[in-house]
Amino acid sequence: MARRSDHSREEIHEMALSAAEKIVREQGYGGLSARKVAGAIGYTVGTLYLVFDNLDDLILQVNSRTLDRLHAQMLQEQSAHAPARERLLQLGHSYIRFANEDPHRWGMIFEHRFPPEQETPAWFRVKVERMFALVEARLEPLAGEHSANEIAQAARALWSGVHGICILAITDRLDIAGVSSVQQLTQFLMDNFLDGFISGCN
Amino acid sequence: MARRSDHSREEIHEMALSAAEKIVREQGYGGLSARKVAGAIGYTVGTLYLVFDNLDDLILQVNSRTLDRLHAQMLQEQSAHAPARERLLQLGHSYIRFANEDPHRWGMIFEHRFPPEQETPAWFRVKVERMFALVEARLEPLAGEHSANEIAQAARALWSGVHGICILAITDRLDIAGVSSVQQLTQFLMDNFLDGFISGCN
DNA sequence: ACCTGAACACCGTTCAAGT
DNA sequence: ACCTGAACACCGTTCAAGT
Repeated sequence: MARRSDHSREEIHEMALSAAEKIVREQGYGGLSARKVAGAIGYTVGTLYLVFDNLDDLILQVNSRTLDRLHAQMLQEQSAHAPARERLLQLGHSYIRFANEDPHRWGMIFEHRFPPEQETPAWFRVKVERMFALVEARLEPLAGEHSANEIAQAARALWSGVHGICILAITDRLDIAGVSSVQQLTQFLMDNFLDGFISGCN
Repeated sequence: MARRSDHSREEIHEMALSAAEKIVREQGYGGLSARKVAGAIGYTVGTLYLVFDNLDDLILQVNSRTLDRLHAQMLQEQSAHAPARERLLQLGHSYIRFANEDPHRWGMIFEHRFPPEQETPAWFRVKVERMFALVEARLEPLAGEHSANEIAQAARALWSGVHGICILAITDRLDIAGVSSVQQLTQFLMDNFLDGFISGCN
């Protein structure tokens, strides 16, 4: 058998990514397999390897789209005329809401390990950087005398904190229940950190 | 074939856990398999299932031992007569050092997902709680007027932050290099958070 | 009683062979 | 040129059969 040409290469590519996203949403990272993706789009496993290098490549491209959606949502949910401090909090809340709406897809960004021989692709780093940049931009008007380097550090420290709360809550390692408690804890972290960072307490 | 009785059940149990720890240290969570563990201790796969419920059970027991070692190390590296704030920083540094010395074994604690039908075992929660308790104890003498509930929140927020930095650094998502930068970022987070939390800036 | 080895239902990846 | 299907080397888990 062979030669169907029902779909172009680009169509198969897109169908596979969508199917993979659905599987991850429903069954998590561990539930994803090349055979399942192929089955879901009505092709054989071999076909996937005409369109992707391998399963890692497919996962990377799913993660890329997830990072794009996350970034877009964080941007969109910013109320333009709110004070900088409130907008910073909104970023945290957006991040947590996103993670909570699709925990598996969000989680795969961080669960997936790049094969040790090859390092993290540059474009992937850029997409992560882009998120820190969002935080830095909101931090800047609040930072007073702090240097650009200190602002960059603050963005990384603060965002690692938000991420840490998020991942521990979602994997059920924190002893708190419900999304609102997570939002509350995030606000608590950000409030205290910002109080320390902004005013010259130190 | 069969009937060797070279080792008692307990010995096989211990040998399997040790072998698993070695495999995880060298090849990571993804490199662990029942067949590899069995091969490493000179038994067949089937034998493992006389001693463990399944691979999840084995992983859980490895993680349990890792949590014990982590807790012991954090306790041990506390200098008893240092001021509370310094001891709090030491906890963070211990945590990061531990993660950095054996990233795969530390990482498996958080990468492993419990099967969705059964919830997190109670004894596992206890071991995680125990770590937060360590942080709370150091936080208490610094907390002034804060309520016990606020101290508990602060411990969770702060430790999530340390954990977040740790996991992003180890999986190469932060754009910083080397352990000392990670320690520096942790100190930066803790300093600012504590300044905000302790003094009545807010 | 203790352990094996083969079986079952799954993997990722490759590639000769079909249309 | 496009896609298949079978193959290879792996999985976790079970269990009849051997000593």
